Amino acid sequence: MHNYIRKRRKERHLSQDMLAQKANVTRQTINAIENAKYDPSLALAFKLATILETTVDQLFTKSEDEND
Amino acid sequence: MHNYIRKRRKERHLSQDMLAQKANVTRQTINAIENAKYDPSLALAFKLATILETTVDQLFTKSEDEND
DNA sequence: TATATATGTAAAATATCTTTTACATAAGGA
DNA sequence: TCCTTATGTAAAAGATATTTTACATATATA
Repeated sequence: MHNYIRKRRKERHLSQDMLAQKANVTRQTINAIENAKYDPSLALAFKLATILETTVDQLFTKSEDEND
Repeated sequence: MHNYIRKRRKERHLSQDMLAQKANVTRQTINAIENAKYDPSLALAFKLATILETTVDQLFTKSEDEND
């Protein structure tokens, strides 16, 4: 999965820490997701989409090398 | 999270097992998700949405008692 | 009755996500 | 220079998702 979290976060002038607080997770979690260390849980994906005023389908896309 | 997987699966006349095979997971995983034992991973949510010809945002909704 | 298909469930093992604590670097302003 | 803010990263522990194996029930049909 690829995501546009960093892009949308910056458009809203939020730091990773501010976004983390709004989403009720740690800054490390946001950092890991932005840097594609792992994907968020579905619940967190929805929470981030809400905070960033978009949809899960727009915020995430299957990346090129996704084997099905 | 609440989801419409069972509803959409039945509309397409798929058994839990058939859906599981298409999604490359076990039947127990589909069963557990339909019965709200746990949420799927984000990647699986996207896979299921694709198979069921819908979007993640339409297939899942935050349930009433979701505390934020 | 016997067989097949669909579904529910459970325990143990493994994989993945998230937190906590901690340290490091870069950039900006006082 | 010193302090603050933002970001990257890492290891260990805890929480959650998924698989594997197995058994149970219900329904339909030969």
